[in-house]
This record gives sequence, C-alpha cells and structure tokens, in this order.
Amino acid sequence: MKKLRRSFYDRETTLVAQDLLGKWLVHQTGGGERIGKIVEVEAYLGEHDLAAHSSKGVTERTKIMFGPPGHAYVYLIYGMHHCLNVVTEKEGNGAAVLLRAVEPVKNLTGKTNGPGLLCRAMEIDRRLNGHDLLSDEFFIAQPEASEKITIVKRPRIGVDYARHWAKRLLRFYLKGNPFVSRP
DNA sequence: TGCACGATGAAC
DNA sequence: TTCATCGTGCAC
Repeated sequence: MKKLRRSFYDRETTLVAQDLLGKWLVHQTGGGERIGKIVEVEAYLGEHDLAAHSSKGVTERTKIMFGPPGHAYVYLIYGMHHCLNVVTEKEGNGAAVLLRAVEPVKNLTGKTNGPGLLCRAMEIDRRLNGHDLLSDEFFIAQPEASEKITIVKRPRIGVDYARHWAKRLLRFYLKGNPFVSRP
C-alpha cells in the first residue's frame, strides 16, 4: 500500500477523478483502521463550473476548495449527511473530486454506496475539513495489486440546477461494480 | 438578522 | 414522492 503523493492531485481534475477509481481510502480511527476502495467519483472543475460550490467564489465554506491540492474538503449537506471531496489542481483553481461510493475493504459496517453513506461508514465528518491527505491517519493509497478496470462516464447526480453543466459526463465509476450508488 | 435551499438517504 | 434538518450565502 503506497500513499499517493501531492503531484497525483496536482493535475487536471478529470484525470485525477478517473485515476482515483480503484484506489484505497484509509482512515485510522478509534475503532481501528478503516479502508474502502473508491468505486465512484464526480469531478467539479472550478469557479466556472456552475455545479461546483466554488462557482460562488472564495467564501468561508469554499476556501478549502481553492486551497492547495491533496487536502480534504468535507461539508454537511441537507443538515445531516457529510460529503468528502479531495482538492485538485493548483491552489486558486477551486477544483475537487467528490467521492460518491466505496467498496468495503477493512473495518467498514453499513452501506457505502453514496457520498453520505461512505462518510458515515468511514467515520468522516467536518472535523476533517481541510485535513492534509498526505497525513498518516487519513490518506489515499495505491493498493499492492491493481486489476484491469473499465470506467463508465455519466452525468453528475443532483446538479440539475447547473444548466448545461449538468449534462457533462463528469461522473465516473467502475463498470459492473455492485457498490456504485446509481449504476 | 432572517431565510431559502441544497453535490442525500430513507420511508411511504 | 415526500420529508428530515442545519450550515451557508445573500438579501434586506
């Protein structure tokens, strides 16, 4: 298991998003080491992307998205669910990748096929907002053995308000994987 | 200072 | 299809 370096995240967001598929999300908690294989993601391209939170510019909430790559952007949605993103590209770009589903690898209980569900299973909440993903207790790694994968591209979920941006194929998932939120 | 509205999930 | 539930951004 090899931790991803800063340079992995400091690339064009659609590339980072697709390369995150199959990687392991690792979180050291009081309940033990929790690991999930990333099987579904969405790319949010920056300030010009009307579906992205960063389209509102730099605010108290979005400043993490505009920060340096390789950090976690965690926010509360609908007053009850947490969503985890990883910041990508150069500081100031406001781009990130939303992790939407993981396949249980170690110490995960309950469903993991949705952005809120994976955060609950991985014990991720707002306390991890802004956390460096090159840390030892919360990071993403390349597993020892990686299989050959086929990537499916679909429109993003729940962003109909973003007009033409809602039609872009910026949601990526592993073909045939049973842990994807909406195949 | 108040208020409309979610990058959702679960129940009906 | 409806609803729970609250932080954020922006109008006033």
